[in-house]
Amino acid sequence: SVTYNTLIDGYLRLDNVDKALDIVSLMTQRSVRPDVVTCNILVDALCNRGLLDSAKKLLLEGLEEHNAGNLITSTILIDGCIKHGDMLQALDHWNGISTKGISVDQVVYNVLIKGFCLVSDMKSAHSYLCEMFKKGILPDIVTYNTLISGLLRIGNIREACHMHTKMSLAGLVPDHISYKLIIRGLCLQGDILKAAEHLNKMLSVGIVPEPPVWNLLINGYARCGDISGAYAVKELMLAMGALPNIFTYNALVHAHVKGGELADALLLKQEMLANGIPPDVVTYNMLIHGACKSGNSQYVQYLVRDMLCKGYHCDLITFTELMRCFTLRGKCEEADVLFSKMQKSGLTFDHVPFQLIIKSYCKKGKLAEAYQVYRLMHEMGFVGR
RNA sequence: CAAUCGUUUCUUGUAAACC
Repeated sequence: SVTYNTLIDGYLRLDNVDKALDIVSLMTQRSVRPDVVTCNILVDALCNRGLLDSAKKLLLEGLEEHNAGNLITSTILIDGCIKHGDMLQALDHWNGISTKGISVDQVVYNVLIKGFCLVSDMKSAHSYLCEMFKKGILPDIVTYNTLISGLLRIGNIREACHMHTKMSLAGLVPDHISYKLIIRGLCLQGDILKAAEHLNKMLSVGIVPEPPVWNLLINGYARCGDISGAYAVKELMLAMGALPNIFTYNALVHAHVKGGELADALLLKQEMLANGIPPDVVTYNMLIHGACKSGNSQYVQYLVRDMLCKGYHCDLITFTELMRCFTLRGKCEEADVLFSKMQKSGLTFDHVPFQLIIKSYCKKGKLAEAYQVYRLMHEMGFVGR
């Protein structure tokens, strides 16, 4: 049955459901009894496809055939509930296990802790961690990474860094995920110095960063307007054999737009074309931002035309940027025209355009118009103050 | 005796306001 299970799991991972089911029937034809593992594989596949109810049904049938589930079955179900956004039901299953006195492992705990993290209940997450220790179940890297991710999600970088060191103290070696999480948190926070420290630590223990990590760091420097810092990371990245992609280039463009000259950003645009990585909407949005910042509205127009020529479409941010160009120069009416255009375009909306228009009307003393937009914002379901 | 099943990464980028 091990062979059959391996095949079934393999096909399901490739999303080849028919083939997988073929193997199941082949199994029964040759009177090989599907076992718990078979059951787990199927239940997991159903949960991953959002078919929680079918999974439970399958389990009930399985139980009738004396296939009692094991801890892994329960873990899969609990995780399925969590993915479904139903933490209460997940806890129901968990209580079922605990009351039966089944011995548990760190993986179920990891799943539960993840569940609490996803609903930002870090207090419960932490008390489950304590419970692990009490039961003599040692947390592993996944436990710590889950907690770090949860803490970062609620913006608690301090505690996340704490966890990171705590993990080392517990004798666990932070892996590439631990580093990626912490570097991401620090970069988004604007603490590029600490992020760079972690990069060095990561390199010193021989972990090779994935391209996204390099790009995170370059963007970290870009946010601070530190162009040379950004380029230093890019050079290091190249030296370590990673190739720049569109994200890398955009991060560098970001750095120039934020802390340097538009001209340099435009040079980069040429370099992108030469290297076969054409600028995308995000690149154009940033360039538009730069042109607008330097007061070059002619060039803003040119960029928009250039972008449309290349077959790209304006997205929400393009429109917002263009509106911002108008409002910065006090042209409320033009901004408002663009605003209506945007509404007709069927793009998904955001609160930012409303804020721009309202602020711009207010500055001009046109309170009636501002109020009208404010009301519209409410009608469309954007809560404002 | 061993081998098959479960958990961590919004995988990386651009705009607003507050200040």
